[in-house]
Amino acid sequence: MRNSVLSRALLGLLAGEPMSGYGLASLFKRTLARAWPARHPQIYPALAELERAGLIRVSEQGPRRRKTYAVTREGVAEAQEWLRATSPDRTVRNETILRLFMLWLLDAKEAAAFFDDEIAEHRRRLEGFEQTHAEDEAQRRIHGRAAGGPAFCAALALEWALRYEQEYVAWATSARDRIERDAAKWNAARGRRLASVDR
Amino acid sequence: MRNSVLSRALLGLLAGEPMSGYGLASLFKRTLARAWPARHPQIYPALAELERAGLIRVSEQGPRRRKTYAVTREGVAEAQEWLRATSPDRTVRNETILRLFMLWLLDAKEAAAFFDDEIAEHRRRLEGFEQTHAEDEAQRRIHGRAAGGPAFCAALALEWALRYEQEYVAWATSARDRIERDAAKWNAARGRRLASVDR
DNA sequence: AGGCCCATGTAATTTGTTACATGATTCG
DNA sequence: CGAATCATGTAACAAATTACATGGGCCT
Repeated sequence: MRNSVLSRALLGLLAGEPMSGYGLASLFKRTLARAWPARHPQIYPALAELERAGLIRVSEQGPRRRKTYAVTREGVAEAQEWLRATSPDRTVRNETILRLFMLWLLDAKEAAAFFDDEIAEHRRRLEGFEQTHAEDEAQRRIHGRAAGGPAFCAALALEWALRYEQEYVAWATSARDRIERDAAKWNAARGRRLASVDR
Repeated sequence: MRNSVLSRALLGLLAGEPMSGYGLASLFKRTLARAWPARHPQIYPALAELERAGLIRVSEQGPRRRKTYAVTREGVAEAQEWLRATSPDRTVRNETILRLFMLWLLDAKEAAAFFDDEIAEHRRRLEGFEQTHAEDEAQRRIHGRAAGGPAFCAALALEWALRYEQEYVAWATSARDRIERDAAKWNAARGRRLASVDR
């Protein structure tokens, strides 16, 4: 199966609820983008392949050529087997941390501004997650929710997002404050290192 | 410039210390892999291009055809301008969280085992970072370290890694415990959802 | 002498993104 | 009737991984 991760993710999502390619693309855009970005030019060919393999089928045709897909029994088995038999690839790609390794190239003021941007952006994300969490809690109080099923798993992911953003903001704030406090030392160390360039 | 992120990262790392392509590849493998994985088939062509563009130069030739590269003044300026003028792409790709969204496909016992694996792996990482941190602290007590320069930035990244892994282990442990405690509910919700497949 | 790591490169393939292309339906 | 959004697809390009390929130098 070409592109194992994306294909299995599509199976898993369709197992939770039958959807069209467009619906899946919106789901990736709205909630999954923070875990696994995927856009329609990847999704549509992958769905076509899953259908050929008999792991999903068109369960309904709607207006505007919409095709709603549902997993088959084989599709569920495939997704489960993938979860059981393989470990996640735990590689992360974090451009901000990569940039941090070269942040000493900027002066203390610019470095503090870098962290200011990070703090602002991650506070914004945190607020968004807090709001979603509050809405979820309200829903839960009305309808209840079992400790299982797709919604419960989504709630666990949201908890992680909250913790992550809180911790990130705390770390970035602490780093920013130290850079500002020791600005003179920061600039001196920078000067020493830059002096040895191109000689 | 083809592949802006990797090329700028190479400039930044070479600004910190002149190195060979092999040295850069080892650095990515040892310490940068957790922020930005990159391997030699990407690194060597990128270095060749940076040299053609005059942003780095061969500062030394060693045994086994080793070429040590150093940044030029233009290379430093380019890296600084990139840091100043562009914002990091904050997209993350986390296969574990993606899998979490479909974890309800497994029964409570298997789901708890999934978290057990995560906890074990991230505890291992945490221990590694704690050891590096202890070594850094010992070095700092002997030699001191200014609040700036490449080593200080690496220490900030290490702090983030420590916080991240601590928070991750705490979250995963809490999630695992709740799944185990409410195993019956988990399995019931799973059964309900799976029952509607392929009809 | 043989094994291991140093050291550099290219080719083939896979994965992901951006741009191009088209048309239907709904809502104001 | 015009704009927005729904809906699906392909083409071209960029980025990243895996496999292939080669040889030098060090250590025992």
